[in-house]
Amino acid sequence: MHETAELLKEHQLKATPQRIKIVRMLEEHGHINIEDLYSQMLEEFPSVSLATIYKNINQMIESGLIQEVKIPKTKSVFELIKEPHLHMVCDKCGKIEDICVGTDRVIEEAQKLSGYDIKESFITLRGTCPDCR
Amino acid sequence: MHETAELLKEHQLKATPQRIKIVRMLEEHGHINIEDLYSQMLEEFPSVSLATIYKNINQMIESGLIQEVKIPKTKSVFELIKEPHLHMVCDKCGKIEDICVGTDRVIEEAQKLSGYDIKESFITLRGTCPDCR
DNA sequence: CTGCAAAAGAAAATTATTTTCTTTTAAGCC
DNA sequence: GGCTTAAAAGAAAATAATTTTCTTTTGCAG
Repeated sequence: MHETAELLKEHQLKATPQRIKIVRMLEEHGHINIEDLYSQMLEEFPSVSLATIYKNINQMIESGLIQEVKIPKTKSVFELIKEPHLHMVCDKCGKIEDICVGTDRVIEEAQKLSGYDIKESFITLRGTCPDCR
Repeated sequence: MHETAELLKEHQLKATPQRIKIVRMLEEHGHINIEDLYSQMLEEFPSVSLATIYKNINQMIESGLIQEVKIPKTKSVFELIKEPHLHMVCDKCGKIEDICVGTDRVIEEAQKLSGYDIKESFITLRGTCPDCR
């Protein structure tokens, strides 16, 4: 039935209404920060606690369902984990977009130069989006 | 004389002993977080205030002398601004290294795909360094 | 339908960062 | 070199962000 509930259970998390709402918001917005998560949550669950948001976000991170995206000069946002991608941040409207572009070459090049065994990449590019130009 | 003092003055910042020490630490370590900055500062200036660290770091960021590097799953570090580069973070020892590798192609590719006018890039790669393998 | 481990909510505690206010000091000027 | 002053330092309080604790509620396995 509820596919969101299934997703939570696959990650060993009880499918509570609050958690389902969080996942739905992440699915809908792609990226969302704690503040927005909380204020949107309040609309549907007027007595939700901020501690619930934090606790759930942390559990979802631990379970590998979501990840935190730290953005220079701005608040962190959270997103469902999916295939590797990079983040475009618009310096005018603040919009964040995912771009699936081959980062393989940078990683390969960096691997060669540094001798590191690279496991994860976090790439954020800041600029002005087409709508704001 | 003091080249560090000159650097501060070029950025319209009074060359106080505390600021000189901060810049020296950044030059020496490359990357350093608030906590380490504070504890090392205490050795030389036993009565330094944490507020002084924060205020100076913020002023140095505003003046374009340094920048904050936000790292997934870890505390932010600060570094002197220099030519574009990427950050390698070792998941074993926590060491952070700069790599000057051509990120131009990712940026170009992303620019083409997204239509953004890209101004800055923040690239962090996580993996295991040669020493920890 | 029942029992219980886990989650929610409320409030307090902790940690991180900023602000305020008073004292001290770097640096331009004579 | 001493004087002036705007800016910085330091101390403490204030604010913001996040976590913890504790009690009540609830999802879900049996």
